[in-house]
Amino acid sequence: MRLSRYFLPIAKEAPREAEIVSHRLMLRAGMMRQEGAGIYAFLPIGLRVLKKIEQIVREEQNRSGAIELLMPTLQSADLWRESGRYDAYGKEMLRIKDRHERDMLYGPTNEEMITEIFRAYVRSYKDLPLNLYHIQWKFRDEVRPRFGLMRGREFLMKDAYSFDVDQAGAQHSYNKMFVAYLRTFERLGLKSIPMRAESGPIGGNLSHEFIILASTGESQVFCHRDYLNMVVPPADVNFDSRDELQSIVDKWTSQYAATEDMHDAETFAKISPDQQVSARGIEVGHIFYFGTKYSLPMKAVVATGQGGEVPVHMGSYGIGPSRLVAAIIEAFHDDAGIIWPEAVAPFKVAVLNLKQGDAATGAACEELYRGLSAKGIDVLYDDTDKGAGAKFATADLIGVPWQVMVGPRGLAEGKVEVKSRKTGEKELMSPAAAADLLTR
RNA sequence: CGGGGCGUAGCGCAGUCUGGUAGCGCGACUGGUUUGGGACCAGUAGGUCGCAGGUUCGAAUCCUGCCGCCCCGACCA
Repeated sequence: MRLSRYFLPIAKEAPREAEIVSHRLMLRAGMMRQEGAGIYAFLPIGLRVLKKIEQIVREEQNRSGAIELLMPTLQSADLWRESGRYDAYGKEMLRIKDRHERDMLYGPTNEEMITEIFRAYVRSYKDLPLNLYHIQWKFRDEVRPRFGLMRGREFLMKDAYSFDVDQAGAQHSYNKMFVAYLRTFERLGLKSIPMRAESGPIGGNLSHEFIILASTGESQVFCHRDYLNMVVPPADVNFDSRDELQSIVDKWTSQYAATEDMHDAETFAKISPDQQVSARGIEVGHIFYFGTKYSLPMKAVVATGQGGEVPVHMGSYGIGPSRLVAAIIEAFHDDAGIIWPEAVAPFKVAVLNLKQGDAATGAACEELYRGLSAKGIDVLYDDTDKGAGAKFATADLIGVPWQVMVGPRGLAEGKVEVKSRKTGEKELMSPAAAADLLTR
């Protein structure tokens, strides 16, 4: 992408209303724009990051055996009356009437609808286990939206729903998501820690929150230091093996880990002090097993094979990709701006033309830009007529992992300078070597 | 919903107390000089001062009502 022809409205100063660092940086880097309290438009580079996160989430869901579909944002109130949640959900649910005065709502979650879809087609235990998910916008009319994307009212959520014939099966489904989540956050460059959680209004009795540590996190968390060094399951983990998954989950739940809501100071105190971690954390995922809470009232039943039918055991599993955009920034930034993990960076490489208008410099930039682009690398070519300093500042602000600085001074010796945003290290090398390095 | 704060140019702010021609910086635009860490000079454009009503010869400024946004708390991916 040529910056001169792109849409990247960066700013030196952030709007006053933005206080936390991710919110400020997202606004300054031209990733998004506020359109109302807790409601944001994604601008081009914000959307790029969101899509990359979404894709990693999708790949790991698929790997675990979950199947993607897409449900609508608008739902009928009748479904929610069946489960009893239409009245129970309260003011957080945005209620709408259509032109025929029918009660509708903008979905805050999709247990009812997925259960309705499930029961319409699935009749037999032979079709289980089944895990269906979608990645769709949700609306929760929070009393107090805040912190930009961290707690918006409209947000993107990956929500998966598992269906099993019995509790043992449901536990396995739960474990699949548990492992998929560990892998997902790892791929996003984050170290996540599963913590026992209350199951809240969704209901149920087995639940974990996945927390990442960040000094600006919303809640206080406590855990054993071991979690910082645990190795995440590899891509070839056998999701069909109950024993294998159970042992992974057992390992990841063996040590103390709790958010302040569930914190037990006495138990925590028994951990040797040098192994105690007390930090701030951000919730980036939440998984629940809730049994027959919805299948019972909504009559989602399957034949057992022994001549009867039973309500299915369900679980639901959420990740907020839009929140993750902010959470990743909270975890990775410095005074100059964002430091994206490569997996989610809007561009992998920025080519900076340090002397716009100089024929040789321009030609060298063009060659690099075209060469890298042809190899499928996301390149942002800063061909604007701003000064070199402004180009550095822009590249740093938007957090591109690699900056290639091309100017007459280096070219005189046949070299360009490659800088890592993460380490700040710079290295002089030939354009060909740079292209090589960045294509790896 | 309780408590606090803020709405003046795209962004950051001053001006409001004490009513009298709406300003500054950044950004944008034009021309020129520049170009290795947010360049310089000269010039230009850009405003229903959140909205409505009131007081007044005169309101960004005083009064009343409303709207929007942010922060702290209870709730949450």
